[in-house]
Amino acid sequence: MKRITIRDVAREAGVSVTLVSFVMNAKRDKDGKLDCPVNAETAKRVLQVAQDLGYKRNFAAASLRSGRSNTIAVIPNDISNKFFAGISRCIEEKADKKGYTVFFASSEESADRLGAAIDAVLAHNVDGIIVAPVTGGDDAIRKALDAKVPVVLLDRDVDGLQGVGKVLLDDEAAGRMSAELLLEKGLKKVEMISYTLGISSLPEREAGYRKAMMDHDLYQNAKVHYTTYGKADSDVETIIREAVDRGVEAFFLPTYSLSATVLAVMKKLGIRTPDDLAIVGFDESDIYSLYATTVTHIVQPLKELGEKSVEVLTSMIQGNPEERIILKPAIIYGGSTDINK
Amino acid sequence: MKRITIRDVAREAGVSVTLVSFVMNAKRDKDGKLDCPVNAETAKRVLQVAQDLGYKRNFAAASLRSGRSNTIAVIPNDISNKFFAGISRCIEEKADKKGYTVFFASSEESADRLGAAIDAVLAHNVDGIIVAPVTGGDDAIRKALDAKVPVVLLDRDVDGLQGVGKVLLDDEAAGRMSAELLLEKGLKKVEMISYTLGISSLPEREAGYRKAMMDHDLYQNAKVHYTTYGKADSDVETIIREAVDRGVEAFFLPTYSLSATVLAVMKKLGIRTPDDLAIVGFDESDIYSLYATTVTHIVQPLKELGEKSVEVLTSMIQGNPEERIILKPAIIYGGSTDINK
DNA sequence: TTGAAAGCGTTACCAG
DNA sequence: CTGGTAACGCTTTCAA
Repeated sequence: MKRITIRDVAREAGVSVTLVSFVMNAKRDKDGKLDCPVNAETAKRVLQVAQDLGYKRNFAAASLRSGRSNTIAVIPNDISNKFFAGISRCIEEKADKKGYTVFFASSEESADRLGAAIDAVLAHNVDGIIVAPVTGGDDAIRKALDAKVPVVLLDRDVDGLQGVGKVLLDDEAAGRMSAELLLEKGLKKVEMISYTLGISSLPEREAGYRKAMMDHDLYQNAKVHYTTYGKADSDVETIIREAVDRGVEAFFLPTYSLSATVLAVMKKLGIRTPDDLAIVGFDESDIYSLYATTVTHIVQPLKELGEKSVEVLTSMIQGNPEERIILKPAIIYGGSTDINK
Repeated sequence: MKRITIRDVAREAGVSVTLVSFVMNAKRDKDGKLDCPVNAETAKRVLQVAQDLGYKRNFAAASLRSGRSNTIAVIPNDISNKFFAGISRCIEEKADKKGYTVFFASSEESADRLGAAIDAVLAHNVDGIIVAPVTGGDDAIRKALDAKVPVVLLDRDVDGLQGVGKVLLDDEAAGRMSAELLLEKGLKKVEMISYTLGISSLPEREAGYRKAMMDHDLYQNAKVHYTTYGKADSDVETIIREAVDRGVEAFFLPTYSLSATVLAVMKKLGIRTPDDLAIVGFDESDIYSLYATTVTHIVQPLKELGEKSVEVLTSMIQGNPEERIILKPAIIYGGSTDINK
C-alpha cells in the first residue's frame, strides 16, 4: 500500500500538481468557499479525488520546500505539574483547530535543558514556540528569536526580550486579592512565603500582597519568608512554627507546591485552619476540597491562558506584531478564610 | 544569517556531501569511535567544520528522503491526568536521550479524537507511536499499523491487535495486593467500586480482587459496584451510604478519580477511615498524605513504564519484533488500612 | 484559471 | 574509504 502523493491525485483528477497544491492549501472562508485562484468545479473534483484516494499531505516535503511545518512547540518548565498539564491540553486542542500539531519538551526548570529543547524543535522547523521561561533561559529563547521563530512567553515574564508575545496572569492582582480578602476579615498579621526563583510571577505576587498591606496601613506587619524550590519542606516547618508563636494570623501561599507543603506541615503540627492560621493557596487541586477544612485558593484561567497563547502565536506566525495579554485570576472561597476578627 | 547546509560543510571540509552525511549519521559506539566507513581523520575534520559553521541538520529534508523523522508520538487519553503527565515527562526524557523528539496529542477518551491525532502524527511521518488506547480505538490504531508505523500500547491493553508492543501494569496483581492487604487485617467485608469503561485494566484489577477474595474463602462477600466515568459523584454517594449501612468494612478503589471521589463523599458524610471504612486508593497524589487520615494506595512505576515504552518502541523502529512488558505495582501504606479485627 | 519546471537539503545507490 | 547523482513530495515562481 504505497503512499498517495499529490501527483497521483493530479493524474487521477486530470489536472496539474500545481492545482492540487493550491486546492489542498486553500482555506475556506466564511461561506465555505475556497479562496484560491481555482475554478470551483475543478477544486471540488480535486477534493473528491483526494478523498477517494486517501491522500495525506506529506508535511516533511512541504516543510522542506516552504520552510513552514505546521507544528508549534510547547515548552513548559514541568509537564507533570498540574497547572501546565491542564494548560497543555488547552493549547493542544486550540492548536489542533488551527491546523497545527504540537511538539512537547519540558525544561525541568533548567536553562540548559531549555536550550537543548529549543535546539531540537528548531531543527524540526517548528513555526513557533510557546514557552514558560526558566531562570536564565533568556539566551536559549534568543536563539529562537535569532532564527526568526516567533516566541510567546506563557505564565512567566522575562525582561529584555524584544519582539516576544506574552500571555500572563495578572500576578499583582492575585497577590492583592489574596491579601485583601484576609485583611477584610479583620486579620492584621498576614504574611507570605515565597521562593527565591528568578521568575517574574513571584515578585509580582509579592508586590500585590505588599500593596494591599500598605493600603490597609499594615505595612509594618508585612513579612515575606523565602525558601528554595525543592527544599521547602524543612524551611516551611520552621517558618510556620515560628510564625504561630509570633501570633501570625494568616499566610498567602503564592504557588501550588508551597500551598501543599504548608498544609502538610500544618497537619503534622496539628495547626488548624482558619482558627490557628488562615490560608489562601494557589492553583487548582483536589487537596483544597479534601483537606480537613476546605482551602480558599486563587485559580488561573487555564483555558484562556492556553487559548490566548496559541492565538497570539499564530497571529505572529502570520506576520502580525507581538501582543501582550494579561488575564485576571479568580478566587475560590473555602473554609480556610472563614473567620472574622 | 542563512542556513548552513550539508553542502557548505562539504565544501569547507573539502569532501563530498556523502561523507558529511555519513559522519553526521554515525552513532558513536562504546569506545567513542564513530562506526562508519570513513577515515577517522576525515571524520574528525568534518565534525570540526560542522561545529565551526554551526551546522544543524534539516530534519524535514532527511525525513522526506529517508521516510524516518526522529520523532515519536505520545497519545495519552488525557495529558492533564497526573498519571500521564508524570509518565509523559519520563518518556520525553528517555526519547530525548535516544535522539527522538516527541509529539503530543491527547485523545480525551474519544476514539474519534484518537483517530484524528493518529492521522495528524502520521502525516508528520512519526517513526513510532506510544498510545494509551481508548474504548473503541482499535481502528485508529490499526491505521498506524497499516502505515507500518510501530505502536506501543501503554498502560491499557487491547485485544486483537497484531504486532503491537505493550508496556502494562500487572493490574491483576494490583487488585490482588490491595484486597489481600485488607483481608490480612482480618476484614471480611471488602468491596470494590469500578467504572464501566471498556478498557482492560479495570477488569484485570477486578479479577485480582476476586481472586484474593476467593483465596480467603470470602467469595460470597465479593461485590463490585459500577459507575460511569464523569458521573461518579452521585453514584458513589449512594454506594457508600448503602455499604456502610450494610456493614461493609473496606473498599478497594482501582483508579485515582474514584479514590478522590470516595474520599470527598466520606468527608461530606462524616465517615472516617479506617474505623468506619478502610480504604485502598490508586495512583499517586498529594491528597493521600493530606487527607485527615493518610491513605494507603497502589503506585505504578511511572519511570519504568515511561522508559520501557520508549525502549520497546525504538527497538521496534529498528526492526526488532514487538515485546510485551508487565511491570509490578507497589503499595504505599497509610492510616486508612491501619486496623485489626 | 491553469501548467511546467525549478528547487528545498538529505539520503541512497552505484561506481570508483 | 570516497564521490557523483538521482530521487523524496511538495511549493513556488513564471509563463501561458
